[in-house]
Amino acid sequence: MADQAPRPLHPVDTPGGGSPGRQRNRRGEGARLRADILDAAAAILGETGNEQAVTLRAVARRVGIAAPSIYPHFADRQAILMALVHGAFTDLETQLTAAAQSAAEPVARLRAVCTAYLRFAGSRPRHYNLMFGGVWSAAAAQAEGAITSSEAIQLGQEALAIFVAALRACVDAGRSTSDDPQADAVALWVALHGLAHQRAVATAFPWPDGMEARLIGPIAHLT
Amino acid sequence: MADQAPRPLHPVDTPGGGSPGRQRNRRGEGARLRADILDAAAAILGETGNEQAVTLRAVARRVGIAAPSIYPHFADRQAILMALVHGAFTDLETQLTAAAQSAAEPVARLRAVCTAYLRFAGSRPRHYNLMFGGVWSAAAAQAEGAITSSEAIQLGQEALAIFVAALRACVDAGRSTSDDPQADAVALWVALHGLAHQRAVATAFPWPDGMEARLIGPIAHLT
DNA sequence: TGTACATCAGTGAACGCGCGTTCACTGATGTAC
DNA sequence: TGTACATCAGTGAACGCGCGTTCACTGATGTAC
Repeated sequence: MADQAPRPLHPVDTPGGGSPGRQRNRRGEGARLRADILDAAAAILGETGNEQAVTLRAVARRVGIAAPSIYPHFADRQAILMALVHGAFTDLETQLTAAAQSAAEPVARLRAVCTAYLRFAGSRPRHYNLMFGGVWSAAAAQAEGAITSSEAIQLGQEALAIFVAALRACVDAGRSTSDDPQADAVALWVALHGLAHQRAVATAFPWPDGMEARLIGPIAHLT
Repeated sequence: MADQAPRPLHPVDTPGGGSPGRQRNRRGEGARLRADILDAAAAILGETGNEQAVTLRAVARRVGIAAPSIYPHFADRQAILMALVHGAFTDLETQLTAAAQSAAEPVARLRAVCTAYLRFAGSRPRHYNLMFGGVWSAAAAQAEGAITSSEAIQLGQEALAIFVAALRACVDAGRSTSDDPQADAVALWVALHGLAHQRAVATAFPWPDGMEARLIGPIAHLT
C-alpha cells in the first residue's frame, strides 16, 4: 500500500520517445506504416499478454508516430486486433499444413500435426489466447465491429479440417479404430486446446511429461 | 459508421438510479453490503462476460450506492475479483464433492465428477473463464495485488485431487488400465477444460453429441 | 425517562489518468507543363 | 531546365469519456449516564 504515489504510467505521449530512428515513409510507400503498426501491436501483445494493453496510443508510441496516424491504415482499434487474429490464423494453418506434409505415414502425420499445433500455441501463447480465448465473444456482445464467435469459428475451420483429414487417413489405413473420425477429431482438437490453453495460462503448474501422448493415442483410437 | 453520435454509455453516476429500493443497513449490519457488492459483481460478470466490465463504478451503480462506499469492504477492484474467484472455486469443489459422493461404483463416480465439472462450467461460463481464463496471469504481470498463476493453481488443486482420486479408484477396482492415474487424471482434466472453455467461448460451433464420452473413456482407459 | 455523544453506514465532489477519436494543419515530394 | 501545384504522410492540440481513488462530510442510531 505504501509507495503508491500516483505516477504517470507512460512517458509523455509524443512520438519522439517511441522509435527514435523512425523517419517518414517516402511518397507512395505510406502503406509500410501498416506493417509497422501490426508489428508493434503484436509485440505489445506478446510482452504484456493482455489484449487490453494493445491500445491505439500504446501502438503509436511503440511505432514512434502520433496516434491519429493510425487511422489511414485501420478504421479503429478493433481493426488492428482483427488483423492480428487473421494473421495468426493464417500462420497456424501454414504450420499445420507443413506438418501434415512432413510425414507420409498417417499416424506419424497425425502426431506431427498435433505437435505443430502445440508448438504454435507454445511459441505465441498471447496470440493463441487472443485467437481462442473468448475475449472476442465477450467484446462482440457490446461492440459493433468486433469479431463474432461464429467468425472466429470460421477462421478455425481450416485448421480443424487438417485434423479431421489426418485422423481419417489413419482410419483408412487401419491404424485407428475411430467410429467417427469427424467427432473424434473435434475431441482431439478440444483436448489439445485445453492443454495449450492451460500451458499458456498456468505456467507454474508442474505439468507431467508426455501429456501429449496421453491425449493423442487414446482419443484418436490409434492402434 | 453513421449513427455513432457520442453518447454517455451509462446513466448519471448517482446511486439513486441503480437499486431504487435500497436503504441503508442498520447499525452493526454494514457487512451486508459486502454480500450485495459481490452479488452485483457476479451479476455484471455473468451478463457482460467481461472481467473488464466489473468496475467499481459499475458495481456501485448496480448495488445502488456511491462508488466510495465499496472501500470499507474491499481494498480495491482486484479484491472484488479475487473474492469472486475464491467463491467460484469453493462452489466448484462443493459440486465435485457432491458428485463424487453420488455414486459408489468407481466408473460411475468418475463420470459423475466429469459431468459435474462440465455442468459447472456450462452454468456459469463467465465465472469459469475468469477462474481458468488466464486474464489473471496477464494482470499479475503488471498489478501488485492480482492473483498469480501459482495462486490460481493452488485454488484448483483441490478440484484436481477429486479427479485423481476418482480415477485411482477405477484402477484399484480393475476398471481402468491407466499406468499413471495422476498423469491421466491431469490429462482428463485438461481435456474437459478444453471442452468447457470452447463451449463457453465458441457457442456457435456445431458441437457433436457425446464429446464428453469421446474424451472420458479413452483418456481414463476405462474398460 | 431523557439526553448527550460516539460510532456507524454511507455520500458527493473532486483529482488526475489514459483512452479513442476529431479536427485543422504542415511540410516534403513527385509531376505536369 | 525550371517551377507551380496537387498529393501524400503524418502532426499536434483538443474533446469528452469512464475510470480508480481521495477527501471531508452527514445524518441516523444505538448506548452510557
